[in-house]
Order: sequence, then C-alpha cells, then structure tokens
Amino acid sequence: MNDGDKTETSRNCFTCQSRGRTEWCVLTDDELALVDQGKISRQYLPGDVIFHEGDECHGVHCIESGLIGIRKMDAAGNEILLRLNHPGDTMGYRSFLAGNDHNNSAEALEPSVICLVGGGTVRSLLEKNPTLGLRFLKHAAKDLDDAEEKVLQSTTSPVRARFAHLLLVLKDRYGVTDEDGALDLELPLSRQDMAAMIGIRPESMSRTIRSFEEDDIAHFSGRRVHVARIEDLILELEHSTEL
Amino acid sequence: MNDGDKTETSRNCFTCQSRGRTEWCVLTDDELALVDQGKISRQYLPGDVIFHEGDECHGVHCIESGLIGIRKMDAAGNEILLRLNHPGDTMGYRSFLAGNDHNNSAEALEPSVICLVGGGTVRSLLEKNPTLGLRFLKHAAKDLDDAEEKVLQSTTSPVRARFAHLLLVLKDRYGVTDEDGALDLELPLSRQDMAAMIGIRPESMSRTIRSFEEDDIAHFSGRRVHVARIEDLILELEHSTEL
DNA sequence: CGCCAGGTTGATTTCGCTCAAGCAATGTGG
DNA sequence: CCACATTGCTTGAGCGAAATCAACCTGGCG
Repeated sequence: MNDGDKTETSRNCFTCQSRGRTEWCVLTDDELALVDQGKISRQYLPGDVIFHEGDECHGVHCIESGLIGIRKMDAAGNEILLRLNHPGDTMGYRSFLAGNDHNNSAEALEPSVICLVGGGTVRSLLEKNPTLGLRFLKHAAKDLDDAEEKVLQSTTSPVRARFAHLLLVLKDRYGVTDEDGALDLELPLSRQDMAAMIGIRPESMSRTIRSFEEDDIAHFSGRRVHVARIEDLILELEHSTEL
Repeated sequence: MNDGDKTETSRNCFTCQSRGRTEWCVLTDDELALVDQGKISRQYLPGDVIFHEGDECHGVHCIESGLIGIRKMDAAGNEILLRLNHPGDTMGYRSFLAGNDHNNSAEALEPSVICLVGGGTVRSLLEKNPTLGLRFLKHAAKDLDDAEEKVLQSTTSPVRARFAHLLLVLKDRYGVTDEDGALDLELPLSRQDMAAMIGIRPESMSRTIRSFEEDDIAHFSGRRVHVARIEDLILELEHSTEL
C-alpha cells in the first residue's frame, strides 16, 4: 500500500547479524565490500510490500531481520502464500537471474530490514566468484524441491493433513518442544495467512482449527498453540488415504 | 519394471541431434569431448524407468530423443506427473548439485535415448566453465517458476481450467493451429497420465473430457483432439471465479 | 461511540472422489 | 484358434470435503 515512506537505513554487510546465513558467506572481504557499496537497505513495517508481481527486477534482496511472505495470485484474484523468508534469505534472485520481471510479491509480515543489492553488483560478483552461482543454484534446487512437494501435497492431501504439515514446519523455527513430547508454538502468521499457505479459505481454516481442538490434537489461543503429543500431528499427515 | 535389459548404445555428443538445445552448448570443443568420454548412453522403451525416487544420484541425464515423464508420489501412494521432459532437456541436475538422492522418478513415455553424464565429469566441467553453472541456474529458475505456477493452479483452479491449461501447453509442442484459429492436437499422453498431470483421478479425466465434448469446446478421438476455437479454451482458464 | 478488519459459525451447494460395473482392445496360454 | 485374463477407458450412483453465502461476534482504533 504505502510505497513511498520506507525508512532508508544505513547498514554494514560486515557486521550484518545474518551474514553467516546468506549465500554471500562464500565471498572474500574484497567482494563483500563490493556488496556493501552496491546495496541499499530499508526498513519495512508489516503489510509493506517489498516488490510486486510484475515489477521489474533490479537486483536481489537480502533479509537482515524480520519475516517476509512470498505471495502469488492468479487471474481470478486468488492469492496464496508460497513461502516464508527469514533473515539471511535472499529473495528475487531467481527472476533476476532469469532476466524476468518478478513473478511473485514479497510482503513484510513483521518489521523487517532488507537490503537491495543492485543488478550490476550481482552480475560482477557472479563473474568474479563462480562459487556464488553454485550457492544460488543449490538454493534454487531446494526451493524447487519444496515447491514440487507442495504441488504433490496440495493435490493429494486433505486439508487436515496439510495443516498438520504446516504446524510441523513452523515448529522447527517457532516451536519449543519439552522433554515429554509436548509442543508449544507461537505462530508468526494470522489465520488468513495460514489459510493462504495451504491454499484454503479462511472459513475452512477456522473449521480445521476447531476440528483439531475437538479431537484434542492441538489447542489454540490467539497465536499460541499447544500440542500435547506431536505424534498426533504426524498421524494426521499419513491420514491422506487410510493404509 | 525391467531394470536390467536396457540397450546400451554408443552415441557421440558432437553429432547429437539435440546438442543445440542442451545446457552443454556453452562448452568448448575440448570440454564437450570430456562429456563425450564421461557419458553412457542408453535406449529406453515406454514404461522403462530411468531413475527412481530415492535412488542415489550418480550424475546428470541428458535426453537425446524421446519423451520422459517426471513423477512423484506421496506416502499414501498417490502419484502425480510433475512435468514432461523433451530432447535436449537435462534431468536430475538438481538432486546432483544439491547432493541429494533423486526426489522424483523419471519414466520413458516414448522410446527414448538418454545419456548419463557421470558426476565427476559434471563437477570438473562446472569448475572449468562457470557459465555452465549459470545455465543450470537459469534452468532451475524456470522450473521453479513453473512449479510455483502449478501450486497456485492446483489450489485455486477447478479441474476444467487446469485441463484447458494443459491442452494449451501441449499445443505449443504437439499442436497445429490452422489459419482460422482451429487447433489439432496429437496428445503424447494417455488419459491416465493427463489425469496425473493435473492431479485428478482417471474417472474425473473422463468426465472432464466428456463435458468439454458436450460444451463443444473440444472433440476427442483416441489421442487426437480438435478444438474449433482456441478462445474457448482460454475462456475456460479464467472461469475459475466469475469476474 | 461507531466502524472495520479479523475471525468464527451455520446452512447450503458443488465439485471431485469412491466404489462399482461394463466395455473395447490387446495379449496369452492351452 | 478360441477362452480367458489384462489393461485402459468410460459411465453411473452416492458421498464427503471444502467452497460459498450470509450472519454475527470480537477487539482495536479513529
């Protein structure tokens, strides 16, 4: 919505808290200095759009902190949330490398700091340091894998299984598992966005949550989730077709 | 099924009919000679499996001729056909580069000739010629794009729209459009496989075809399809939600 | 205070799946 | 060469999961 009022901030790649997690960690100090010069960093608030589907792609975005949702919508206006991106993740490298416009949108879900590394800089780095290209390639390979997994899931698994899967994925980053197998989870997403992640309507999300409550699989209050036995979630996964 | 009796054939990369279409076209003659030495070529018949989900990944497969289907199945045994690969396409580069086992299977859908380029060869080529890596990267970027498109489609579009989309995609390679907008199409796929491509059951495929016939959108006889007005197919696409 | 976005709930409908049967083409063994 | 499986496709009847439509309820927030 508000495209003009993003706070520009000055950041330093050498002291960036996410440095170790990025693809850029293969760079030499000289090369990193190049990134440092060729970047612009900005702060975003929840709801701010970093780039839109169809926007021209000017370079590559690197997340220093915060949480970003990658959205994609179809002709009819249906929108899904393809994935979440976290500090250290690089966004938009794909459209950039393929020379396309952005084919999905990035929106801040939490207050975030993001650096834009200019196209020229990226290109010259790729030339100087082929390892960087390979890093991106591996990243793409992983994303592709996830996407294909998601295609399979969305056509074959029922909603309960997809939701259980989502919770299990979120667990790794946002969950605390205590010694006896119970799980506490602080969701980083609204119900709507969770619905968008598994490709269902918000109403269905509500009902699915309700049915998990009724079956004592998980208990929700606001964005807090408590799961007494993680195995129950895993059982849900396999419940796509009764074996 | 029959894993042992694949005919080994001797092929030459320099005279390969698909050479111009592969990622390898960026190689020098010296480098191509390396590929030529480090490869094994084989013939496959329809139904033959080139590699299985879970198989260790020994290198990269390059299609000289034929048609290959990339399948993936979930825990419950549901299978979908992720994409088709054609002469010039390179398969398995992703698992190879990520260092994983294969995460999907490749099956010949037509008699095919395929070369396996050994892992060592690929690795040393990537070192020698960084451009090769970038080519793979672009390829991955495109695949990823397609996969994300498919995620969106499969969650938001109804079956008719997905099928119309499939026909439009197949048109580019297998169709003949005559001057007044009519389309003739020779399907490379069985009904089952078309069903698997859009993630539905064979019965639903039958019914969808029937409904297209009844609405005079397309006429099917065996693997021949005739579409009088391509616009009708395009209309179907948008029909996901009435605008 | 009223408004509005996010969320829940209920009633109804629709789309695609399941289960079951039938049919044509192809293959196979006696 | 016929009797019989097998395989790919189609059709029908009934069911169930999720979408749709509509109402309503909450908790901010101007």
